[in-house]
Amino acid sequence: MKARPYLGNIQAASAADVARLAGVSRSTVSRTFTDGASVSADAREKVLRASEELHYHVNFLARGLSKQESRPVCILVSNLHKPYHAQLLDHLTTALQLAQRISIIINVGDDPAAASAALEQTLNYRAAATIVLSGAPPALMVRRCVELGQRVILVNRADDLPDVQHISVDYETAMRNAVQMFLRAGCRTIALVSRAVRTPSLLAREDQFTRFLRAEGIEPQIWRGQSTTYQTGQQAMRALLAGLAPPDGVFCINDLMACGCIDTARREFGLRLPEDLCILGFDDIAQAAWAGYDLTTFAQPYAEIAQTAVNSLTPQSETMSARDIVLTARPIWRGTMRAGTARKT
Amino acid sequence: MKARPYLGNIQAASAADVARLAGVSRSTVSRTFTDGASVSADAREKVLRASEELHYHVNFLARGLSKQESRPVCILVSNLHKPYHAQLLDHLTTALQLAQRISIIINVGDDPAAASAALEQTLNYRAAATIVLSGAPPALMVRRCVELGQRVILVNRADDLPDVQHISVDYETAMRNAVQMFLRAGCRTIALVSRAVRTPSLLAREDQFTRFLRAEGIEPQIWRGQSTTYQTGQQAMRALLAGLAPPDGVFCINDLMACGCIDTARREFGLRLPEDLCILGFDDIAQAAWAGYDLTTFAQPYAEIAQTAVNSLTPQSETMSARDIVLTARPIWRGTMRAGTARKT
DNA sequence: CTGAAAGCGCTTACAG
DNA sequence: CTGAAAGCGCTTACAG
Repeated sequence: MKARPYLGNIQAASAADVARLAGVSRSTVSRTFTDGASVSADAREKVLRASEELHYHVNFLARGLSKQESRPVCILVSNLHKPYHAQLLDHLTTALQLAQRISIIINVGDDPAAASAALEQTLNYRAAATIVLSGAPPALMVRRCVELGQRVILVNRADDLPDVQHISVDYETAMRNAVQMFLRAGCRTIALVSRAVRTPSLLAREDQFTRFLRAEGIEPQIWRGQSTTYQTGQQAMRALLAGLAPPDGVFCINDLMACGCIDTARREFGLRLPEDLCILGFDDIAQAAWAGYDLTTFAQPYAEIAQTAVNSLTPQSETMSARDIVLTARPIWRGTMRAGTARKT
Repeated sequence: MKARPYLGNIQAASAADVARLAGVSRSTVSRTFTDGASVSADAREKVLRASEELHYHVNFLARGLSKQESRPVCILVSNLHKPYHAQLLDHLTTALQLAQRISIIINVGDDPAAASAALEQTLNYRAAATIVLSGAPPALMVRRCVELGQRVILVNRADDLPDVQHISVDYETAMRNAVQMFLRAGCRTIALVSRAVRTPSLLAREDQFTRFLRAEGIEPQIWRGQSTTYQTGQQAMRALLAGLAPPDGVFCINDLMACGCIDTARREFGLRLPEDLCILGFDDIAQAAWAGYDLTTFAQPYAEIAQTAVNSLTPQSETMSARDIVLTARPIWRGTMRAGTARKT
């Protein structure tokens, strides 16, 4: 290993360099690295040898430009530090990786304006598709991108846009199920913990849940916070438990808030779960399985979402009009919900 | 909003299209979108108008090719679902975003071979730099990339490679501090919970901790698991607490394991924290602040790491030889450690 | 200030 | 199977 005199001054070898050294044309070099090649074994051998020597790496940017086909996929994400988002992105990037796709990730935060700008930026990269995991980019901006020819895949956003692939979860079935779980557990005073600013998917959960609950003659107490964090969950529980009608069942719109609810119910109010209070979450983040929470919840189909997104990138699905995919969120029974009489799987 | 007849068939407008419509040369179009332009107000106006009409977006791939300068930054990450990694990536991508950089993220998992392949792939994108957040890519592979002219920034990896920018944490000071915390708390039987496969940064924490502890005449009990997960933390606590010399102080190499330790110590062994047992973690993940854990730990300087990484991307720092940056991890006092007599901040 | 021309690194019909 | 040539979309000296 000899020391290098300069740092970063090395010019990467180009196909032309390789051609020169191998004594062939640049076309032949290019063919050697193209899958459906037609190169003689001899030529290929020479090219490979020269490439090795020069450490040649095909410049994918140039290839993309020339092939008029772009490989990268843009992913718009926000709140990456939160378990649900991180987990989803983890699945998605590994699936993309397996499919030989590169992921350009754009962290848009919660601000709609910034998110719009980021979405627009996407166009500059001529990505194969833009996958939107965040609720932040406004529907109008998404529509604009689509109109400009950008392929868009929306994950867990209930807005219904034309020419967009929607991957979402069947909240109706899940919420019908959720209501039954509370009823079988014997809960009669039920609260819903949600957020004031409602993204489409939160909205869907909330609406479906209250709808099914009302159908059973129960009016839920609805508490809405500023965010969907652990701390907000704690606030919710304090308000609810100190209120006029302390609930015996609480549905949290996401697991993160449910964790806050659990800790507060136990530690600040001395409640036993599920004896005194049943709590149900949504997402099945890693923490839900921790012994300190053992939260009964619904599992986001993380792997299927990722797989579906990757599948809809293939050329064949390009021709058929975007078909919406609805995945199901399965209940995960753990310790914060009394099983009741006729538990349904 | 008129409906579009086709999906995805739209050809994005090129500078040539804009030039045609605006009645100027492609050079002028290009200049209009270049920062140090020299275009007449009149020409610029025409170009802008035409661009608007055609929804022109500069093709950054082509620009990069032409400018011989690449904007994207590659980030090699693994275990994205774990809080530490997610949090770091969150900070990094937002900082990059602010600096007008695009992040190509490659999720490499734990397999060194796959990680090597991914690192090599990086070269195909002629990225401005590759930021390695994962312990997976072997040092040799990193060195190879550097030798091929790729700029590499290593985060929290203690291996010392030439011509590489290292951003790391001062584990020595932190661990000296950690040992003092245990001593002041009155702990005398101290265990260290770590992992069998040791990445450089874990190794550094482990070595420094045991070194300082031995200097105080205490030999730590070392327990090593297969991973650094919550579940492994649980295993550790079971083994340690059921062992011959149950510790009264446990240092966990990361917070995730510490959370598992806490739940098991409390729920399975009925221990009170910090009265019966002191637990110290490292990373300061979000969960450490949750009421159910309230874990005393050391905070990774997430924001500083991100900022430093972004700063070292600027052209001026390109000329000076890579200078290693060492950041400090501050102790975060919470409830799992007895404060003792002379608490030191 | 502006346009014609060459070049960035690659791919792909088109002839041979 | 192979090479010369044109083209992908952009930038940037070079003349004017």
